[in-house]
Amino acid sequence: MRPAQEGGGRFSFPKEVRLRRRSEFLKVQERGAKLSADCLLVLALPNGRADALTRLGLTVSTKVGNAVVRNRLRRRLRELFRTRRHGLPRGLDMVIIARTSAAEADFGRLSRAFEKVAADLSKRYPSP
RNA sequence: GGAGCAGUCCGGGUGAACGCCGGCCACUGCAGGACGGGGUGGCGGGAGGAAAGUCCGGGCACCGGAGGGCAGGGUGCUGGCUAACGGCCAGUCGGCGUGAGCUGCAGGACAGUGCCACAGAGAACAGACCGCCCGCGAAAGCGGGUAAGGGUGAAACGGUGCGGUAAGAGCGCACCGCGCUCCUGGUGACAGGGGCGGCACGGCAAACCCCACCCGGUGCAAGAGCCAAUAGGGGAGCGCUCCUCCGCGAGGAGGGGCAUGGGCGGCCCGCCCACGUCUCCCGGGUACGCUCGCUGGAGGGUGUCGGCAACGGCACCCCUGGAUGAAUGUUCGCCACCGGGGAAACCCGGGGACAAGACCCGGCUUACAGGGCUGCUCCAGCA
Repeated sequence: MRPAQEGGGRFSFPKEVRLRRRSEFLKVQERGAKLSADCLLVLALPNGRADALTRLGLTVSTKVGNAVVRNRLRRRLRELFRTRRHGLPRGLDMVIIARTSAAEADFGRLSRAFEKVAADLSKRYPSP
């Protein structure tokens, strides 16, 4: 049995790269480094995992909009993470919190915000 | 053709690249009695008409278990449909519209209690302010009659007409209304007709209340399994009863005394358990874990039969969401479609309108860009 190629194919998005427990979210939110860009607020914390996977959690509260707006936002943010996760520092847990202004943002604006966060993260956690 | 009424349906399609969720099949190979878990590939699926609000009704699950009642809650014209409903269908009555049609918190006010402000002379076995008429008086005015007219009010003790009268008045008569009664039709709400009564019995029940019918509580974070018994440890259970009045009683009003306790929907009747029991919590004892519940169902379609219809019976066919920090997407094209410009070819812009399951159904209510179909009404025109 060969080991899973770390977290699936290059652009895949399997379950092991998502935060799925409340305790994981709380840990990042309490102790993580805080970065912001436009309508996004990002918290990041090295997770110390042996496989050095970088994982993602999303928080979009009801203040941002109704269920349709929130779903769309979550999917777009997840898509950005999916296509760019191999350019991010390794072994990080990150939680993206959407601000209210994210409701009106189109995909281009979200991309620019995400790129800025990715650049900041690379500076803060340079790859060895 | 114009204006309108009702019903019903849709609410994007398609291509490529990269992804997500669960299902089936094949190969591989971990483990190996089986179930099972991993990898690769293939096939075919993957939010709504309101999925929403969470306003009703059920299924299902647990709360120890039956009955009668009290309290509490709900519904409220009639008949039917349904698993059930506060829903639906068909009617009745009232209101609106020329009409197709629309609309209604539509039981009871001689069971009882209560309320009817302000204005007004007078407001519930009412009432004389102005006016009208008669009498007295020189006049001002005083006494009497009068509810037809004016004024107030949400409401003034029937309406119209004729007769009658000093002026008036159901005072008399006709019709209408109202009440009682009888007949006919209807399952019924009710309708039609005859007779009698001179008219008495104002409104509010979304005031208490009365009547009829219905209702236990909590919700899939229900609940079950992996997880199993026995013994032992610590903590908790908070009221009971008597007297007076109405009542079988619960209950309501007032007063007094004392500490067996608990369970059965809040209480009573009734029933049951018990001196170290009963129930619950903590804890030994690890879990916001995994599996099940979890999706084939009061399911959908077609035909046929019964029924005005809602709906029901029968036959055949179809079924491929089940997540859980929560899948059905992102990007780039093309086309429907919409707006603007143009004679046209075409060009520019938009192309998510409202809104996404969270145990599952039946309804109601609310939101909604744009569009299709069917039937009907009124008006105009042609023949």
